[in-house]
Amino acid sequence: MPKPGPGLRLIDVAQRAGVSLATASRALSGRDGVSEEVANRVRQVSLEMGYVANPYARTLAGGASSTVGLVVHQVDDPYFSEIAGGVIQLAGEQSLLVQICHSGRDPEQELRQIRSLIAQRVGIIIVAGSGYSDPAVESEARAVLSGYERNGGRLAVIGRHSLSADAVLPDNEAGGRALGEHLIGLGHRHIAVVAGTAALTTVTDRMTGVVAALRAHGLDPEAMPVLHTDFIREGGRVATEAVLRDHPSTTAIIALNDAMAMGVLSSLREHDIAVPARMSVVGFDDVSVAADLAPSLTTVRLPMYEMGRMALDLALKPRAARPRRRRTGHQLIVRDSTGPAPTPH
Amino acid sequence: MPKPGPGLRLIDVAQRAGVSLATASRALSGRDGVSEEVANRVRQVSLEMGYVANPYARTLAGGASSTVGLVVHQVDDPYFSEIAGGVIQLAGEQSLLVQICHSGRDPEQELRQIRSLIAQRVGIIIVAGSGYSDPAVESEARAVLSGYERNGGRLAVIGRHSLSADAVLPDNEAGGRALGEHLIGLGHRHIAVVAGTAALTTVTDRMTGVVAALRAHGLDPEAMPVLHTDFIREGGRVATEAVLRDHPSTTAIIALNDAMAMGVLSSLREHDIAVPARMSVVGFDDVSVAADLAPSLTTVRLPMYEMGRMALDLALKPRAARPRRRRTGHQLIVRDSTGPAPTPH
DNA sequence: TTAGTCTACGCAAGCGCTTTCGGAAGCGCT
DNA sequence: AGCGCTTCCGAAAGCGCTTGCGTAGACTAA
Repeated sequence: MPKPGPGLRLIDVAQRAGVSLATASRALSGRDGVSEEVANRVRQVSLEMGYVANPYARTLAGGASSTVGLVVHQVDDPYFSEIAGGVIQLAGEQSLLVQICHSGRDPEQELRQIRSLIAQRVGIIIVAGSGYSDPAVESEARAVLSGYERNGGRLAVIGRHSLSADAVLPDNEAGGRALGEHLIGLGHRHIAVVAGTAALTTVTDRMTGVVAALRAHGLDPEAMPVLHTDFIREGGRVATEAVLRDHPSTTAIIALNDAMAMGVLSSLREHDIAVPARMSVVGFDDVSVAADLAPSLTTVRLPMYEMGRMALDLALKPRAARPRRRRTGHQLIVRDSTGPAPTPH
Repeated sequence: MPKPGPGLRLIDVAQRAGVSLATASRALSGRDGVSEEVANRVRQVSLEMGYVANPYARTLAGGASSTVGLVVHQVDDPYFSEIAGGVIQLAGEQSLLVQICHSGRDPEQELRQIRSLIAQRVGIIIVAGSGYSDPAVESEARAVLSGYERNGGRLAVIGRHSLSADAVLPDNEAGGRALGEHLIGLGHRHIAVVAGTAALTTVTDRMTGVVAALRAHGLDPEAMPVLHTDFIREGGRVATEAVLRDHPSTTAIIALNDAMAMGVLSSLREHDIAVPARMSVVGFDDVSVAADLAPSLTTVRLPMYEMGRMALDLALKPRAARPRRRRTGHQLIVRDSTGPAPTPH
């Protein structure tokens, strides 16, 4: 393992500016107790010499850790990469560094990563990804994180209301309802839901919305096929096979995220089932490629990039007494993957 | 800025194990000079107490910095998110942390980010993204990075041969040639290239391949329209407009990455130009959605995820005397966006 | 036994910074 | 002048760790 290179030390700057180490430190960190004149001189010299404080020393000496830890399921999933993009962008503007790690959709690994970030003494932690309804792991995570906050750590979560922390929450339920309404409005009566992992709160919330839409229109949610597979593209493919096999009367498929919707489309294409002529398909998230799919995907747009920024912004602001929740808007984007229900001839 | 929470110290572990601080340190870091028995006891106690060394103290005291800095254009670009995924995954396996930052396709900002990573004393830096042929910035970057290496920092670059560092290099030229051959084989004689930013070595390399293919078949590269726009989706749209306007005889468009190809497809769709019946389109990279586009995209596959892993792996291995270069394979993936050239009736 | 190795461990000196504390000026007031 | 007060700055004590050095003890060799 390489060592970090040597570098200019504060004492070098101090000597060059003709002041003591302590004064230089105060001048650069903006503490008062230094005359304007001296402070300016020190800042000037430091700039000229290209001095940058050693963050290890600074943090060790009780200073601030300026790195933010970001936990995502997987950064090469467009949903998370857009969130990460937002976080990194805002962090860059604030001269913060972002440490990113994968939870790999595994609650235990997520907990492990969080623990590791805490051990690394990062000052801010952002957890993205829905909560797991695994009570044991979830309550352990809650304990670890609240301990972290008690010690002065800052925390924000994205899309997870199961933690009592500052949170950015997309309105999954309303989004699910909008999708349901849209399809029902097009005359669909046999709707299947490709739901993904049952244990994710994101999934259950979106489901709740879909169910509410059915109820509101006098349809029986109990009769609706709900397929629980992986919350990724492949899960959509597997679920589609099941739908075609076991529920042939289905005329519309709701995938609870775009990744699965892509799997659904790909599977339908293989079966030569025309979308939307014979089958309507909707997704959720509106990842950036949704508009370029074949056919372009009707979906609910979530402002992922903005959500990333909001989460970091929330964590940066002084903490409030009670956890703050910022709800994001959502927007039904109708494209070419949905159409009127085919009339049974 | 929050402070990192307090934590278990090594001295706590040492006392509990009945040894000195120094012995505990040696035991945990696997140094010899400690009896097997004592070492095991210390490790045992440390594990029980859940001790994790304070990385700031460790690094400050001359230990290893276990974080790797990753510079990408933008993490919410699929090409880079897949590379990042590979780096993060391997880093996770090795218990390394990844600090990620955006260069935003701007050489100056990239240099700034690299400087910042160096100032942060990260032990490993991975720079992804093609080089800029801006001689001033590039040579400054070279200087900064070689200084970093001289001080013991580890460096690996992805897709950039302009730096004399360990590098993972996709064979852009051969890939470009494969695309050219493919289209020529289909009978296309009027091929336009949507090239993206002219200053990127990635672009010039891929161009070189395309030109070579034309030459090999007796076609005149000089006659081929080459559009230089931004290396992103929008650039593809802009360039397509220009092609349609200024080069109406064009029957095939080579976009030098998939992002631009998506822009091309979207623009053609708006103009109701059938792909591939009236126009063939190819991309480069094979980002994961390429197969789901409308129509699915013929492209050259680069193993981005693997490239990320390789780069970190390279940086982790002891440095060789001369910079090592690992070439990655490439593979032409023929899909539905290419077909025979339309016969002028 | 005595001298000469080793081995296994503890002491203590830093790494570069922040921060507490105390001292030296400079000020206005009596 | 003398007093207290404020303002500005330097000395020095850590933060938690690694590591060079010294030493006690166990061993071998004469």
